[in-house]
Amino acid sequence: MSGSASGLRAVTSIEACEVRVIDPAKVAATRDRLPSTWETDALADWFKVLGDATRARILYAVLEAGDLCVCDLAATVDVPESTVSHALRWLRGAGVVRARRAGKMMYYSLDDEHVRMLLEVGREHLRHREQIR
Amino acid sequence: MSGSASGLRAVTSIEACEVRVIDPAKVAATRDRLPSTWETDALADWFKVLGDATRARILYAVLEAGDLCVCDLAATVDVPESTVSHALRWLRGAGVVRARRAGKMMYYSLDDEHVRMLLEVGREHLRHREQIR
DNA sequence: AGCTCATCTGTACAGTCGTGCAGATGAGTG
DNA sequence: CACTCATCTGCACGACTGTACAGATGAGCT
Repeated sequence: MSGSASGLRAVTSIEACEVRVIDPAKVAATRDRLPSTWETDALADWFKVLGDATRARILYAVLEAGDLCVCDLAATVDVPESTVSHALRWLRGAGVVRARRAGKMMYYSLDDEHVRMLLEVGREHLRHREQIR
Repeated sequence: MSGSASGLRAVTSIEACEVRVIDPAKVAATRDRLPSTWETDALADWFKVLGDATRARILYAVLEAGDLCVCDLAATVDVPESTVSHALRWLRGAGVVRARRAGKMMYYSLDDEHVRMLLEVGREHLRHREQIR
């Protein structure tokens, strides 16, 4: 499926910017199947949610506990409550956690099944890495 | 499984730092099941790989094409080759892509099945989000 | 050897991100 | 109403990150 890999170089026909290309057909085919720019931007922002140790710990905590208020969350992940609150704002904005009010307390839980998958794949990845060493 | 949710507050027995806790039993249980600090750090770093639009585009490109040299990659994701090269160093360091030399060119391909899963879950997530709107 | 070309790297700059403090909000309770 | 307490937020600082330019590296070719 890779097509002609001859030594000739070309220039992208689309777009004004001149970029050298080895296999124009493959590039064109891949560009077609590639998510759009705004889609990859959205995906990167979504993945970024997990790309911080504090947020990751918080997510694993709510994954395990199911339900946790802010101060218990702070005690669990061992971080000041203010930091937890900031992180939760991020997570809420990204639609990853759901907040439930109970009296004075706010209980947070996971609200994204795909993120749950990501967390589990991550854990599996870690186990896999440890086995190799 | 959540146990007593009475209004009393306590202080973490472990660690010197004083943190208010509502449900000490739940906190202790969750802490036990939580990945260690260095594990969550490693996981966050791993997820961070996907948390950048350029890297995400590169990964989706090699996922689709299977195999791509740097200049074709640059043309596919539409960024300067230097930027691609920098991003690839990241990805190589994280063990996410594999480099294969072919003459003057370097061909990059995905080298982490779990990352492949993440990319696919991401795509599915996007479709799911679009359905809702 | 010298030349070309694909890729890599050092450096510097701009922008973003995470964090903690101090104060604001808002729900319960008397 | 006033008071307490859990949580949220504005602000500012320090650290990190992505990017582009220019130059270095190294493989192939004559």
